[in-house]
Amino acid sequence: MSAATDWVDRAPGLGGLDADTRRQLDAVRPVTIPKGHVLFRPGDDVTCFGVLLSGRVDVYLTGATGREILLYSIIPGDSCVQSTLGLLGEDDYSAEAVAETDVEAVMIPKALFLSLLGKSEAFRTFVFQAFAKRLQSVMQVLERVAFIRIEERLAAAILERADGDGAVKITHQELATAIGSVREVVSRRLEVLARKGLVSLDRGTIRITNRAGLAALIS
Amino acid sequence: MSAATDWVDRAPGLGGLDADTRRQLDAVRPVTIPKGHVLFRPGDDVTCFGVLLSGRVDVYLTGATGREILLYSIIPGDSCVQSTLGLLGEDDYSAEAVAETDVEAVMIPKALFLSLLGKSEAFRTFVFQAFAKRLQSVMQVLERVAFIRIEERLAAAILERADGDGAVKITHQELATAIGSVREVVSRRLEVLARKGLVSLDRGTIRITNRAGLAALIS
DNA sequence: TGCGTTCGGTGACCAAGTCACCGACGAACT
DNA sequence: AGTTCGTCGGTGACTTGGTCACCGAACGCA
Repeated sequence: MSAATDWVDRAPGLGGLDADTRRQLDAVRPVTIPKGHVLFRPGDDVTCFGVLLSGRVDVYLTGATGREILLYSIIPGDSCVQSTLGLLGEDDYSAEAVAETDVEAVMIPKALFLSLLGKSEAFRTFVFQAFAKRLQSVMQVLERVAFIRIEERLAAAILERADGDGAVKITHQELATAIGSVREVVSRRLEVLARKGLVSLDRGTIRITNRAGLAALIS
Repeated sequence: MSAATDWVDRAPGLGGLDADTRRQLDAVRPVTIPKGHVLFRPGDDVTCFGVLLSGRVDVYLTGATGREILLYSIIPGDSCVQSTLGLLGEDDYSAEAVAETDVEAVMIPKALFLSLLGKSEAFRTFVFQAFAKRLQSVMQVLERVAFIRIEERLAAAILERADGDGAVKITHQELATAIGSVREVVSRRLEVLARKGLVSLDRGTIRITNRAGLAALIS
C-alpha cells in the first residue's frame, strides 16, 4: 500500500468507504490530463465514471450561436456527473468539459461503478450527493441568468474570484461566460464599476478598489 | 392482491422490480392531493420520496421579483427528484411544486427508500434515471432561456401544447412562465404571430391556423 | 344586473445582446 | 529593433426583451 495507491484518501467525500470497496477503487490507477484537454463534448459516449483528484475542470453549455455559459466547475473530490447521466440515463447531453489546469482523475469503469453502487452505501451516498450538488448548481445558474441583473452577477463573480489582494486575473470574455453574458456587456459594465471607483482595470486583470462597495451591489 | 394495491403496475419505469421490493412498495398506500395544492416550497424539509401515479405537478423556480419560470412538469411515473435532493444531499432547494390537477401519488418514507436503494438494482435504476431526466431538463430550460429567441420558444411551446384541433387553452401569463418570459412580451409576440396568420387569439385560448408556418420558426 | 376579478392591450422606458469594426498590447520571429 | 500576428478590450448603432404603469374588455357570480 504505497502512498500512490491511496488516492481514495485524497478524494473528499469518499471517507466512509468500507475496506473492500476501498481496495477495489484504489486498484484503479489515476490518470493525468493536460490543461486545455476537452474531456467530453456533446454526443460523446460515456464509459467511465470520473472522479477528480486535483486541478479544475469547467463544464460549459454551448448555444447555437457559439455563445457559452459556465455550468459548473469540477474541483477535487467532485465526480463527473455528466458521465453518470450517460451511464444510467440514455440521452446525451449538450455540455462540454474542458480541463482548465492539468488534472489528475480516476476513471472508474462502468462495470465497477455499477457493482459498487449496489454494494456500498457510502459509495451510493457519494454519487447521489454529487448528483444533488450538480442539479442544485445548474438550478442556481438558471436562477441567476433568468432573474438577476448583470451588474449584480458581475460583482458577485469578481468578489468570488478575487485573491487576497483583491486582484482577479481574468479576461472580460471569461467573466462574461461565467455569468452568462457577452464580452461587450461585461466591458461596459466594468467601465461603469471603474468610474464608480469600485475596481480598476488592466489588460487581463481586475483589481478591487472598494470591496464593500462591490458587495453592496449584491442582493 | 386487489387492483388497488397494485399501484406499482401503474408507475411506468418500475416494471422490472423483483417480487420482494414490489411487495414492500405496494404496501405503501397512494394518497390523493387536490388541484392547486402546493406540494413543497423553498426551504421545506423532505421526509419522503414521492412517485406520481396520475395527474400533473408543475415545478417552478421563483425569482426575487416574483417572476416564475417552469422548471419541469412531473407526470405519472416520474418521481419527485427534488425530494431526492433533500433525502441525500443537504441544501434545500428554491423550487416550488404545485398540483396542476388532482393528483395521486405514493410517498415512500425515507427509511424504506434508502433500504430499497441498497437492495434493488431496478429501483436504483429508476431513481437514477429520474435524476438524470431532471438534470437534463433543467439544462434544457437553461439552454433555451440563455440562447433561444422568444419567438422560437413561443412557437415551440404552442405546438407542444396543442390538442388535435390545434387549440391551446392557456393564458398569456402561463405561456410566459413556461418559456421564461413575461406576459407583456408574450402578448406582443402572439399578436405578431396572429398578424402573420399563424395563430388566432381569443381570451384564454390560442388556435393554430398554420402549423407548418409555426414549426418553421423553430431552430 | 351589477360587481369584482382575471385577462389582455399599450406606450414609454430601460437593460441586455448583436453586429461590425478598430486600436492597443504583447509574444515571437527574424 | 522592427515586423507581424493574435489576443484583448473599446465603441457606436441597432434590435430584442423586460419593466412599469395603466386601462378596458370579458367572465364568473351573487
